[in-house]
Amino acid sequence: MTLQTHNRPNLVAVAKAAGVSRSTVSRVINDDPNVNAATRERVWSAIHTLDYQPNRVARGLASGRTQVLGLVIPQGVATLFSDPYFAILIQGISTACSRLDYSVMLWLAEPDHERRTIHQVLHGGLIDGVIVSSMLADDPIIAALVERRMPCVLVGRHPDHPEISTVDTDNLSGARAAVTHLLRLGRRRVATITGPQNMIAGADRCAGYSLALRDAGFSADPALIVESDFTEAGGYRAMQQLLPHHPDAVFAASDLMALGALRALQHGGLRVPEDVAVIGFDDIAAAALADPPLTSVRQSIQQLGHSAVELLLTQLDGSRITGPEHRVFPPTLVVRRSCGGDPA
Amino acid sequence: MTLQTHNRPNLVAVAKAAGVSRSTVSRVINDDPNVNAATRERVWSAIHTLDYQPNRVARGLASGRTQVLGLVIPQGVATLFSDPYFAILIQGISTACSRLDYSVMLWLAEPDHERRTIHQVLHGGLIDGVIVSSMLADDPIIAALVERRMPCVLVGRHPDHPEISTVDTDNLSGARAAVTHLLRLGRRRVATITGPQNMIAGADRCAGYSLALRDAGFSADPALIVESDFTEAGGYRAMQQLLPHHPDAVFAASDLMALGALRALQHGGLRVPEDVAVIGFDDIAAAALADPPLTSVRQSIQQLGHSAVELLLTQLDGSRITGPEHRVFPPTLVVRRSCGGDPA
DNA sequence: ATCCTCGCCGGGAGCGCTCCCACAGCGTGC
DNA sequence: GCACGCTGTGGGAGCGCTCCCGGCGAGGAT
Repeated sequence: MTLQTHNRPNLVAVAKAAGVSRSTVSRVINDDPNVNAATRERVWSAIHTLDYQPNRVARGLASGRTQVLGLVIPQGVATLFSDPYFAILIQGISTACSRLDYSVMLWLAEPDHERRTIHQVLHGGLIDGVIVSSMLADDPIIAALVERRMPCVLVGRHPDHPEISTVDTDNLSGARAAVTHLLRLGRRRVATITGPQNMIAGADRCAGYSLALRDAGFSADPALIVESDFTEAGGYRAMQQLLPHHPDAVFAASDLMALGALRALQHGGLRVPEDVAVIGFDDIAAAALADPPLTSVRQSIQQLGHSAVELLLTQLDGSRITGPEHRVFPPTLVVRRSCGGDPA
Repeated sequence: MTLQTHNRPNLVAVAKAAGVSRSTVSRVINDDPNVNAATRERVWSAIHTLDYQPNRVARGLASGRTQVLGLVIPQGVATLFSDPYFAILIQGISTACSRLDYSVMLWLAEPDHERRTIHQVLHGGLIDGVIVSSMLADDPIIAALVERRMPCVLVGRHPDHPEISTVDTDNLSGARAAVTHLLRLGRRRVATITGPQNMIAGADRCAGYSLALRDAGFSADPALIVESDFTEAGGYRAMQQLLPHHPDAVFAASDLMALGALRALQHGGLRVPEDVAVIGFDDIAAAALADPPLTSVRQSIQQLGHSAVELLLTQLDGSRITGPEHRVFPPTLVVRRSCGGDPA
């Protein structure tokens, strides 16, 4: 029946060994102050000699919380898995969780399974809350979560749902700073390779590009804006599309796309940064290693993950009812050779 | 108390609605054949109108299995997260699980938390079994799992533990094929950049290199073997170390290292493949996009993940007691420009 | 008619905890 | 003296399921 447990000790066993009731053992485990110091000592030693480990499933059933968080990465986004973004995010969330004695359950929501998945996530009672890393503007999963009152936090802001807590990088400012930097260096035909415009981050970074141009008194040339898909191959294609319009600088909304653009420029016989300056976004490890090293807008994905966990847990705390919180982290421009100028 | 559930219906509610006992509802949910077709129908309709979803925690407590698998990626390896390997593995395992109605719980075992983590994994009762993606030869977690009789499957073979089921790529053959290919093309000073030799895969790929040389009647020159760490930067450094010894070919034990080697070669003013041929391992997406496109040994990481889940579930099945199984998948050499010759 | 089987169903017990209430014992204040 | 608190402890009830046992009626074998 029970598959793995070969008669693991339970609360009662510990209680018997320590000569107390199971309530007292439970109190000790849960750090209830109302336990005599000597008793507490006895219980702990019984716990250790028996190598007792509380059963988290039973605890979950009795208390209504499982100390497990869900991490949902919706379909479509999961296909972008070549992007280190998700790996780092998962890492950040996972380490934050284990530090706080929570576990993380992963759902890569597939197209066909998505509906069933949502149901399980919501009603299975397996998880206390959920972190959703969707950047799709119209993602149905978010509405479903709200409706079911499942505590959740979004990674990446979402304009339609101000009532949900979010953590996000200030994509707009980051993009704006990058483009402004290019303009200051004297570039006049600054192009951009955007992410999908149905992703919030994609749209925000594009908006930052436009704002920077407006700030400097330029108007955007539609021919210099190409939408792509956050992948290297997509960046390559987009750059090829841009070449006939002779940009002297390109801001790519992700490093992967910037690397693709570099490749296209090299194939086209153009020098970076002499002929075309390039700036990416994310500052992934590969950016510094590119040839030439890629200037990029750095965001701390780890920090995003940590914050998301933190926000979710305060929400679960329940002792204080807090409204939604929206944490926005400013990215920083990391200047390297690819944008020209003088990388002091 | 219960945080999220706003009076979700339970078994009893469904039973009442359908005019049967909770046992019957349970039987219906668990596809027990001993239920009258008409009754079954009534129960299902009650389930749907009430939007009932079985509580997986309660089910787990009562039945002793939670339908949750653990995925453990030990520390040290987690720092290699820039390698797409783990992202793809996670994806493969996750999709296989959700197809089979299992969930996956992620543990990135950190150094300091590792001991506690092991305990939780083993005794928490939260998971039915665990997939361990450790390639460290001396990983203590494996011994711990065996000792506790936790059902588990390793991704990557482990010489010391034949009693545990494993899935693995035939690293030795893959490496051997790559190096043999280089030798057939007339290269005579074939170097290798190995992975850490305390990782099984690293050692196996190195052994494959040596075997290929021996097959062809050459003896390995120690100066042409440099140990590295599976990263791009590591590959770069290793290649710089190799340059003074004038290799005319390099087999790198991972694509990331091969890309690093490419970069070092370019910086050193050497042409690929004219001066030095290069072959990598894994065939990650970036391999095909490299300049020149990288010949690589392709392994299907997705397939590894799927198989791991499959093996673990048959182990959990319990209806038939099966011995350990070791599935080895042959990799294939994907020939591109970086190794020279004629990529037909 | 009796026995046994078999499909179908209900209810008790229990999984291992948490939570609440009860209660003993002691001290404090009037 | 009694009322009241406060600390420390025990036990009942219950979380929402699964599993097992037992029972009921229908049908075939004897």
